[in-house]
Amino acid sequence: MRTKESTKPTIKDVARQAGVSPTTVSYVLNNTRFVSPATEARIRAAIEDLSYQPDLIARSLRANRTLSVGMVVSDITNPFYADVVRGAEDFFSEQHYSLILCNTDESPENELASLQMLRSKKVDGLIIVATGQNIQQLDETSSGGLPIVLVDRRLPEDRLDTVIVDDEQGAFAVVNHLLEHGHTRIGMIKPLGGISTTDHRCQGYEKALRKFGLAPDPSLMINGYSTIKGGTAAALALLDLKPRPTAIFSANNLMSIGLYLAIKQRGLACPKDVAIVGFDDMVWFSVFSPGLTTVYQPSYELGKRAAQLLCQRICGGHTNTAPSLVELPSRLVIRESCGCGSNQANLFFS
Amino acid sequence: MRTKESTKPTIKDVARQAGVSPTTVSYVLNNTRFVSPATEARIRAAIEDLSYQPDLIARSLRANRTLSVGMVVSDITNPFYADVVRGAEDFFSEQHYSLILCNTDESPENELASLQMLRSKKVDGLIIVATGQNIQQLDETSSGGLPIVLVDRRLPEDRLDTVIVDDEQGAFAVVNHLLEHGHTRIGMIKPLGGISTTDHRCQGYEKALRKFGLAPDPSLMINGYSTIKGGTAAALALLDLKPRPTAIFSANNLMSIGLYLAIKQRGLACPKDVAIVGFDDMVWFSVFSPGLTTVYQPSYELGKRAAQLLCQRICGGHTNTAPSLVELPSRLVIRESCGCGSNQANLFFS
DNA sequence: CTGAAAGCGCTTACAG
DNA sequence: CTGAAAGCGCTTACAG
Repeated sequence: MRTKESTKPTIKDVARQAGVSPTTVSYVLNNTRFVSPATEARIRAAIEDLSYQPDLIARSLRANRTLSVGMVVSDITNPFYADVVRGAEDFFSEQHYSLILCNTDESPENELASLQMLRSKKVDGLIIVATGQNIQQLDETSSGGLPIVLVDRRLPEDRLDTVIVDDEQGAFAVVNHLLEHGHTRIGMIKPLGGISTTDHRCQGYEKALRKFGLAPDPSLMINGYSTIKGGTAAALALLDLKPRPTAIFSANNLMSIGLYLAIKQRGLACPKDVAIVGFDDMVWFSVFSPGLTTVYQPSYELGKRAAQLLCQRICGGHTNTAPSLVELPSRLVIRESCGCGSNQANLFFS
Repeated sequence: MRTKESTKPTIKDVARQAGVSPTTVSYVLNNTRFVSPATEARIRAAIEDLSYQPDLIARSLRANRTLSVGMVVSDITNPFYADVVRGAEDFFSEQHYSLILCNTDESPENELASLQMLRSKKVDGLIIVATGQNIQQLDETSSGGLPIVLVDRRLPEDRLDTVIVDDEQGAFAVVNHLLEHGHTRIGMIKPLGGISTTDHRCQGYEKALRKFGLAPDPSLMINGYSTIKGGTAAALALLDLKPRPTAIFSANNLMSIGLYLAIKQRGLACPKDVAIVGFDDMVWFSVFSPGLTTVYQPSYELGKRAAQLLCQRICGGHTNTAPSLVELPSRLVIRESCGCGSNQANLFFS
């Protein structure tokens, strides 16, 4: 039974209808000082009656917080980042924060533009998969009072809160597994651009090789775009080497798919002609033929933890605490692409 | 060389430093009336010098638009929706709009909460994959002046702008293809809850059957959650029928993955024991074994078109135009799971 | 060619 | 137990 249909009711309308001041309405809205039960009841009735919804923009301007956070990833289309975003979103929606999503496509310019936009929109905090090319701006933003949490990738000196996965350990485990199968000529395909995840996975790869007395061979480590196509291109380069590597480690989820396509394209058999392992797991990797042996990373958890950390910075007293570095454990997932159980690997489908 | 480090500069600070009024600063900021080159230069210098960034919250309150839009999907973790979101985001970021992302998990309560939040945050528009359970609220919101574009799913009577895919035609084509292989006992697994996509895909399935003189058999149509697990459960029910269907149509991308897992679990061979086809394509479906024959939908384009439509409603004169219904074409993608080329289907991997 | 002033819808010291 | 008033940082008629 609303009185004025034309325009959205404001706090004044509620106040008038309840016969009180906007001040008091505000206090019951925010539950921020005692109001007599009788007036509170009248106010709530008026709110209900007018279907009043507070204007969060006005509130933000006045209260200097927006209940919005920025979420900057390279590409939401990459299932890994979709999981990370979902983990963050689930946490924040519980806290009544909303998420502004930005994709950078790994472009520092896009990243900077997103950063500026988010600052202008006065988000209360920011979670970012950093390209690594705007470190100074990130630092300035953070010391300017906007909490930032890095997720998935570290930045030099760890001056910001960071949530990552134990990339080196994960890569070590999966390459070690390949080595235990007896491989000695193991190629690696990996994203270009010095991001921490790639660096650490390389270190894990090299560490595993050295454990087996092998020297890392630069000609066996091929860079490419971290896309399916990039993976195919890098993999083809590796597959066309003479002699061909007997195994390949793909350090990126989309590149792993490209690796499968490259093997198919060259008419090779996996794991017979070339064994492969990946990094990052996706449910459907088990449906691939052969199933991909890979490193599971807790992607959803990554986003959730980042969100928790950010929330502490925003709300909590963690204002002057030193930045935390949270490292989540990865886990080796053994399927058939490495050569395990390869005799029955393809019995299911004929 | 900024003068005050402590607090963010406002338009007043810029005005003072340039020796003009805030009014004039605002006009050059928005490029909205002529300002003499000399003063404009002084103002721009001041902006630069102070690294002034306008407060978009204040601007929103005053100008009554936020340059934000809401994007409500069931689950960003589903690659189909990730594509849709990306299509929308790409378009909007060009227009300097930002996207607030919400996941509903198909829950009407979550959807309603998102809707209210987005209204309170005064988004300029809204793209939504509707659950179908909040039709009235959506209508009211729209007639209350907030433009809404439905994507992926229609609502009865098409009272809102809608961008969809030709689900019926797509399903018809893929089931028709199965029928041409000679199958007469074709099961279907599909999401529960009367959403338009599922309804139309069922119609396409039934239409194809009837074209071949077959009567749709309700016991061959199994509902499930539109998840991988849901797909597995529904598929197992179908595979355990006696006699077993010789082919299965999965009407949902995640359920298709579940279908593969169910076939594997029962130790059956595809397409020999049971042929399968899906709806919605993902690049990695080609890496599955056998590759999934399915219906490609232009998911990215879906999001992009929805964004365009919304933008027209927001900015353009399309205020009182009748709602448009955009139907994008799907496309049959033939791989091996239907039985095509099955003799060489698994030569690649051994 | 430019400015003074009102006001967007809230919150929050201050006061009683 | 409640209110009057200032003010968050902008934009935009109105005026000259």
